[in-house]
Amino acid sequence: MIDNYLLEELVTFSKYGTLAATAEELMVTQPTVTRGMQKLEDDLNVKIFDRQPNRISLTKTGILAAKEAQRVLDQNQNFIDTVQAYEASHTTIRVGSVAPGPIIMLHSLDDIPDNAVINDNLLKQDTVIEDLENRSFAAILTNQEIMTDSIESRFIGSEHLSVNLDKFTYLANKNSVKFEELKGMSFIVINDIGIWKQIIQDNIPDAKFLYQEQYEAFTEITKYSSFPYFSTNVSKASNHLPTQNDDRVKIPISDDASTMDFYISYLKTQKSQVTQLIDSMTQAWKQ
Amino acid sequence: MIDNYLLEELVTFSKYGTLAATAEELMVTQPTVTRGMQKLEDDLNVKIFDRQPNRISLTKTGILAAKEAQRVLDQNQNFIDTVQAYEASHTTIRVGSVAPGPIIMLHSLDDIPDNAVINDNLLKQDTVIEDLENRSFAAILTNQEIMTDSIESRFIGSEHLSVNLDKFTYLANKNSVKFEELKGMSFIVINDIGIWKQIIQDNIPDAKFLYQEQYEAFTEITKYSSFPYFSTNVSKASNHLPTQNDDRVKIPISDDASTMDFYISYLKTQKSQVTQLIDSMTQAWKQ
DNA sequence: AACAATTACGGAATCCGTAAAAATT
DNA sequence: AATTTTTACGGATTCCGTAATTGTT
Repeated sequence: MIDNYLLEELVTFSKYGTLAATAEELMVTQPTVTRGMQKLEDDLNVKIFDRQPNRISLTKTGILAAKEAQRVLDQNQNFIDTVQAYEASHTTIRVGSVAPGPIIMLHSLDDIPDNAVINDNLLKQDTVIEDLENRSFAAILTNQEIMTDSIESRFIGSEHLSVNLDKFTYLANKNSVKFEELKGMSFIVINDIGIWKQIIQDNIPDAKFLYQEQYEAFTEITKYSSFPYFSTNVSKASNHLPTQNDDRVKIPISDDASTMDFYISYLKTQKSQVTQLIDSMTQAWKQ
Repeated sequence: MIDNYLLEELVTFSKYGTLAATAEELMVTQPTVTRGMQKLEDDLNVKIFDRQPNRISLTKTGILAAKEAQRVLDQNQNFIDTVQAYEASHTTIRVGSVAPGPIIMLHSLDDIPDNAVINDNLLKQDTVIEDLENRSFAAILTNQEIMTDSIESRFIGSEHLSVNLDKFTYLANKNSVKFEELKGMSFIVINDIGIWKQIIQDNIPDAKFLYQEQYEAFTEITKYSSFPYFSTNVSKASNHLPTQNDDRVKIPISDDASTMDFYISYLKTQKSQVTQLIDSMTQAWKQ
């Protein structure tokens, strides 16, 4: 058996032509590569290099060897990929979120990895790290990057908050509004909106929020009243919100606080189990 | 990249079922295999074993991994074989001999490796080791095994000496003769018969040997005289000896000295270059 | 009690980097 | 002078074996 690091040096050499360039590419020193190629020849017991004092090149056999070495490395990499992919598709992973947006997005995906189990109850922000480390969840959708020794995050997409106003109110003609302009109004709000709850309460002065536990109550009231309600670019995809017979106009809110970036956070050691999920979500969010 | 020794341990484990048996098969200790499989899981970042205090077994993913690991090892071995075979078939190897028999045998082969160059001038016995070590010859056919640090030998076959006697002499009716019985006779002998020259001179008392430099002279004289001459099971295959119009009878010589074992000797480091030649010769000598 | 797996620890082998040398362009 | 390869030496990492531990059959 020939060690992989020797094959890697050979393949790299065949691409770059000198031991010096090979060493630089592999981020080792020249003597390391010199010794490696000497050892490779010794292990194979075949002369694969023509050597001159300051020039070295592959023999015909060496060229063949480099080509074959690439196949061995490919096979090894394929081994890793195959085993990890098999494991990933046969391990159910629990996915949680601190906000409803990403959850709605998840449910709307056509290609959710079939091993993903989505938890619809929103998680509290301050237990995220704990939930990941004790493996309660394999991945959690968060509104902050988490970068610790064991956890990392990847950006998924942004959610933008809008307010849906009766089309006869004066604000309904604007291209965007500020939280400040909504001062003192009363809003119909779905109770379980996670992170957003705090944001609207903190940013709209003197407002009243008529929280509804049930979606049905929410839709009924919006339909037969003119209370404004909130939606986002993501929630719009949901069928929970009224779309027909709605006399309201959707106006984006322009404050910074109305835009929220979402990340998927997971244990570094579990990365291979969640890559498929990451890919699906980043892809879907773009649309 | 996953190190090959880990893959080898995995494949062996999947065959033998316990770490203990795996360790024994691979001629290492149990802790080595334990650590190896821990490292493999760690490198792959996939759980491939179910562990109990006293028992360990492969998960479904582990079974797949073992199967795939075998392919990686096969590919690696194939790499070695391919490179060595290519080198062997593109490197001319010089083949020498200390006796004519094996040379005649070599020339009669239909499938001499086409990279073999046969030297028809016989070599002296006492320079064989030197000739191999300074690479003057890649392989030499010898009548003795050579086993040094750098050289090894493989048995090829035996050559048996016979004497061809005029059918009217009284010895011609025997099934075999001894050297002693040939005492005082005169023989026609090809001059360049290597090792055999010494043997007939040493073993036949008071004999006269009429050495002939040229094959033509030898065949002419045998044809038009009744001098006995020597042949062997190997030389018979040669067209240098008369076969038609020969009034002589071939009688085997029964002394031990009339049987000579031949070996092919080569540098251990060159083994892969001469294996094809070895196979061809041992195969051919059987017939 | 016997067996299988694991952990702890010390030694051995391997691999790597720094420094220096040799030879070419 | 600058570049490339190679050798020599010392240090660091990795890998292994012995001995001891844990837990099961």
